[in-house]
Amino acid sequence: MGRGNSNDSLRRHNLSVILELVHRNRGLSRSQLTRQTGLNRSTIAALVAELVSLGLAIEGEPDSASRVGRPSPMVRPDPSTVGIAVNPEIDAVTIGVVGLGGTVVERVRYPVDHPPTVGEAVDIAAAGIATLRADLDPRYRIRGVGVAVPGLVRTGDGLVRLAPHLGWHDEPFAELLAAATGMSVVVANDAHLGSRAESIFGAARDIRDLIYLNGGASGIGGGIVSGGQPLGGTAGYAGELGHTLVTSAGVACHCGASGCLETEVRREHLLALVGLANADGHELEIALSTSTDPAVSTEVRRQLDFLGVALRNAINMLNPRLIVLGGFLASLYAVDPGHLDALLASQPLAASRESVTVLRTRLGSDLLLVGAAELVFESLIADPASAGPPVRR
Amino acid sequence: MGRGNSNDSLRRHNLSVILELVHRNRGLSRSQLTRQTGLNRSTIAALVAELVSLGLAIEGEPDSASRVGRPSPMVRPDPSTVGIAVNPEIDAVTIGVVGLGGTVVERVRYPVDHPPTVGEAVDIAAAGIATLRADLDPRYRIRGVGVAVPGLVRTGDGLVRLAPHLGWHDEPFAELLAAATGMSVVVANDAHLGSRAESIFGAARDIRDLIYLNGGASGIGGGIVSGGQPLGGTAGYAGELGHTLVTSAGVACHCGASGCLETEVRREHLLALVGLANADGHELEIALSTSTDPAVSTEVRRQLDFLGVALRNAINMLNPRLIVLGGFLASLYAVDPGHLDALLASQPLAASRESVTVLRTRLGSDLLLVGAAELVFESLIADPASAGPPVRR
DNA sequence: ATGATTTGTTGTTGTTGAAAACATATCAGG
DNA sequence: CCTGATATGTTTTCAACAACAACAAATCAT
Repeated sequence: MGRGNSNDSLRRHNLSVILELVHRNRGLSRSQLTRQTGLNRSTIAALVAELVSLGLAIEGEPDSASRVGRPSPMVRPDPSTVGIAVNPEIDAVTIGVVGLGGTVVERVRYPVDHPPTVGEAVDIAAAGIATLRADLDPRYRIRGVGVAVPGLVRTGDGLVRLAPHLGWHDEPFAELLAAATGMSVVVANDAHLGSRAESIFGAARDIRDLIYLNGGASGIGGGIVSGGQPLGGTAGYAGELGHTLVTSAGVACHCGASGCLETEVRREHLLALVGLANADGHELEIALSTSTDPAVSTEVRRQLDFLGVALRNAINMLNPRLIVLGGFLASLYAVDPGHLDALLASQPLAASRESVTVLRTRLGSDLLLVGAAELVFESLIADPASAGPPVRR
Repeated sequence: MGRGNSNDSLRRHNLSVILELVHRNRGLSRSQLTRQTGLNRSTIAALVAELVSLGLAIEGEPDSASRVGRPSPMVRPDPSTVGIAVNPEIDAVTIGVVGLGGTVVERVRYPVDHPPTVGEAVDIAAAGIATLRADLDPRYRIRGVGVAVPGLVRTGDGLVRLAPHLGWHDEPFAELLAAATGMSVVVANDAHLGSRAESIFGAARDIRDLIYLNGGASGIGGGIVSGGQPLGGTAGYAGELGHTLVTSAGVACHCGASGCLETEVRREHLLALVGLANADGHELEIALSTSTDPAVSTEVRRQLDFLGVALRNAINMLNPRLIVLGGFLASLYAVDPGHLDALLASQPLAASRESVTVLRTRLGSDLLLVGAAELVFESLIADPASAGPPVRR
């Protein structure tokens, strides 16, 4: 907002607030809505009716928990309203159908034997979406496509500035996929979307200031939520904590600097030490925690030390309430939580560190699909009334 | 906001938007207000009339710049609406009277021969404020007191958690000064307020994402504005860029870590090299830029290198549009701008660095008073109608 | 069964900003 | 200096929205 408001946009704002509450809580009773919004019962009734007629909400049976007074019907996200989530990665393109409220309805993974080029990724995504639309119950209404890309994405137009591990440079992914599917496409950085998903549905629910840090096969990505708002920066590139200096005696990084968090804290090093060539996150974590090799624990602590430095900087800079760790960073932490806790209890400024908690992600493998779909729902929530007409099928 | 809105709070919001525009621009014509808010002419007329009756705005002669059509009267901040700004420092307590629109009306500096204790600072401030109120034209209406403290301040209650160079620990400054003056008192970190002042009236006007970094006699403080909003974090401690790791081979810092920006980039080192014991910022800058001693330029570059590392981290994390440097950091930059520019053109991620500009502060010695007064005006702007009754005298 | 309590429903009302019509003040051009 | 064009202030009217009040409905407690 920020600008002046006509009388009519007041209703749109109120509609938006209600839809957001319903979305984030996956359903609230009408009486809860009156309490949380401060709006009048009759107003809530009218607004909910409008959401229902827009196909965005449904009213159902009152909550079974019996309380005094007339039971209040539950208002839930309309399950037929869905977004399509796409996540191109090094080894596969994953496509999902996600309902309002963040429930993953469908999920298909298309493996590839080499990192896909942009053209290949768009083709796979477009074909996968076409298949999904053909197979999907026609009652589902698709409201758009959200894409999580492991790289820097310009917010305005969805241009992928750099996806180092896919080898993409300045690729207009949003434009290409929109042309191929005929649907509106929004693209963002994967870690950024991970942080949003965790902040809405995961470990960071109701937390307004958090730092999310994910360790993937190829590097470390981050996302920041500050004051309840995702922090994007001027162009949307914010959150790159992987390129924080953690040691002056570090390895050169592809970014041009050296001693970055990403060059020192690496999944590969851990895999090599426990003698696994190609393990998933769970296997790696088991191997790390059951290993008796002192070299393993030394390396774990070495990497945690560097992670601690990066987090120290970030905590001093952002004063978050919560740190959410994903991928192998969560495993690192799980193997020796005390080590990182001790670092964070001593290194950052005393005032800032006392309110910080560290958790691991809670959304598991749905994380990026939920986050990508959020891109679709975001515009829906911002203006429920005049969001473009739903695509049937 | 964030919650539902009654019909009446719509008007309050519109009032707030208009007052903020008038404040930030120090006056706009009514026709400009209609364009910038999108509100109807008749609505603007009514809202401006209400602001005038609240003593927050005045209507004056149309802008002399002659254009076709009926001239539109200028709406300016009511000069009689003022806030009191207080800034306790190591060597003085400064008190100012600042008008809406950020104009410094009065300014008194009370030097002290030792860093003041909290009690002393409160006493000096209260006495100074009493004197000001006695001498001030009774038409001025004081709307509250804002304080800029060189330390970590908890936003909720104005508790000064730590002001290392004043030697304060967990001091309830806001509470004490409120009791001593009978006025509402809001306290915040000085660099945080510097960033807000520069972002509203200074070098960063109309910039929505910026990092402000100030080098003072005692250390380095920072403030962040992201998405147009000041970034405070959970408790308000955000922005401490002075404790970013810039070298693994660094000196121990009072914060518990070592190799912090603040331990490596020091005003004292520069003063010692140019042979000045106690120089103000201007003298230091002259000395640095006229010195022919190679040791001076070596040290300048060494410090700029470290500053570059901290800014690299911050740019990767926050993707700002602008870096604003104040204090001796501005001097460092002015002496050898090319050195820092080159670092910032190579170290951060390519996408993030291409949109960054570096500037020095523009508000000079009024910076902190304007920023502190902003704390007072903030609540006034948030709800112009029901902001507490003005204190006369 | 009866009262207390909470909430949905319906019809009415006050407030708000928009819209339209008119008045006013400038500029441009002869 | 007069006239038309243009932009804006002013006034009146109007539609929309949320609040409110009164009533109905559905549960719990006793």
